[in-house]
Amino acid sequence: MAQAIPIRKNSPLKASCHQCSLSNLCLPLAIEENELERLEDIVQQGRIFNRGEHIFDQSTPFRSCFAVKSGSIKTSIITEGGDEQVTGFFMPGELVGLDSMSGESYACTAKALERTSVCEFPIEKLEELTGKMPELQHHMYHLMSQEIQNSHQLAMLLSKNTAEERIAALLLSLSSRFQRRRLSPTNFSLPMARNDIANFLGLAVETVSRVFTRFQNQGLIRARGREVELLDVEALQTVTREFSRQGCQ
Amino acid sequence: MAQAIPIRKNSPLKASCHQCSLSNLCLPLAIEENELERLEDIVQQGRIFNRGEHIFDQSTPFRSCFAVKSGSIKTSIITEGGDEQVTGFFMPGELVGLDSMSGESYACTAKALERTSVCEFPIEKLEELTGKMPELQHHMYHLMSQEIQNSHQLAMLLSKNTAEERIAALLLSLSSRFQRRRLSPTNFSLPMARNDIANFLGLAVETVSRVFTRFQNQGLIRARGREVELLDVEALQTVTREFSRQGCQ
DNA sequence: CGTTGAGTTGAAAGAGATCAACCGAAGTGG
DNA sequence: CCACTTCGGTTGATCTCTTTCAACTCAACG
Repeated sequence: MAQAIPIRKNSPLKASCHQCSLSNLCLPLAIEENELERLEDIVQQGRIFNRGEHIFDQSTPFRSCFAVKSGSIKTSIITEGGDEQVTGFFMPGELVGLDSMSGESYACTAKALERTSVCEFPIEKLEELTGKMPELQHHMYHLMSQEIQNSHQLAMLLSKNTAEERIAALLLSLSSRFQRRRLSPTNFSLPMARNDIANFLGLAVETVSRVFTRFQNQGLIRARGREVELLDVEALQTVTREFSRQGCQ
Repeated sequence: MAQAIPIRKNSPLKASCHQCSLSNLCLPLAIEENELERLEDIVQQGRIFNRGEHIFDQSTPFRSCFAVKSGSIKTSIITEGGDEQVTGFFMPGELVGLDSMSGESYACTAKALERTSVCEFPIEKLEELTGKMPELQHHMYHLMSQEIQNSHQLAMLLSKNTAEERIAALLLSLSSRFQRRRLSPTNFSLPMARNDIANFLGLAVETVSRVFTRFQNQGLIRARGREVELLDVEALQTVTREFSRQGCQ
């Protein structure tokens, strides 16, 4: 695992949630301007991971949650059999590691899908802080609860929906998450490989590929490689009977 | 929704986590004997629901989490299309409603599968209390994190495993949860209908039925109706490649 | 005693997995 | 600089597990 960049107080590197463009999506969202410094005091900002590097590994000691600053992360569980199950994709402003707060070790592995920078929240300090700041505690409950809901939505998607519905749902989920960050909701680049999509959605890679081309032939999307353009969002919403990962914040 | 039984201080009905046989599974687990009273002060104990009654309903205002004292509960999401997705089964000692802490309304509906008694924890009071009691806060994080993990496990089960594996996994999960309560892990009565099992596991009822008889013919279980006896736990574990809902506490 | 609902069993149909081949881009190294 | 390899992605043909549709059993119950 990469080494943390040492942070000196008042250095240019000192954590600045104040100036972070994601402060309206991330933990700072929950707290007053004047209390922000207490959060800044515990966060280690600016750790960078290259594509493929692990932010943390399953079964290693659980120390911190991480907020994505830029780039993207995939989390996955590895079973004894060696099978991988992708449990989520995390974009800037989203918090990774909430599923690991029940034990002494990480419940999954987090891997950078591209060059990614994160803010690290050491768990003891975070717990201590949430104990003192009711709004922050409330926000943590909120985030964790949201994570449960997301996972339930995924379970529903996996158990009731066809391949087309699953993929449409994923595309729309990504779209809305790009939109939250004031990026184009119809024109973006998938951070993950077809393989990861397939694994996440419980499909074979071939099926994912087929559905992509089917959508393309129907004029719903245009895709070459990871570049995707949503041409008919309405139609995609129709394909997705009900699923919507309604904003992960 | 049923009405809460009014609680008077020092009445015989006053909440007594002290005497509750589930105190080693439930929230009291997290706190010292001498602090237990603070928890007892906020909990409303002894609400009873008959089979089929709703503990709470999706989209109604979120007020409380509930701990199961006796009986059992199923939670489910109803989609716009009217489809139901069972998201979980809850047994004595387990906490229901954690997925609703991210909004003002319940994210799912909780229904008693049999005559069920619950303890109610009003959310504002619970949050207030966890703010004062670090161990309790820690335990809440623990429980919510566990819930995320459970849901990930379910997602994995739904996306990678066959019907037989899913059902074996469910049987073993129930088994271990009975065992935690010092009940027989091999001889129990399913609280839920085949329909609920099928819905939960993303299968057709007929498939569930077929797998039950297949298991029976193979000598793995004996089942008549909801009465189940696990005859060969080892074999069931073999069937289940990896899944295990490793204790919901 | 007929009705109702849950559960079981059988036969046919379908969605997706699997197996296999192929393509193109990005290295790699002689 | 070009053959060679590798890897991610696409496409085709077959196969299989599960669903679906349908009929039937059984127990509870008014």
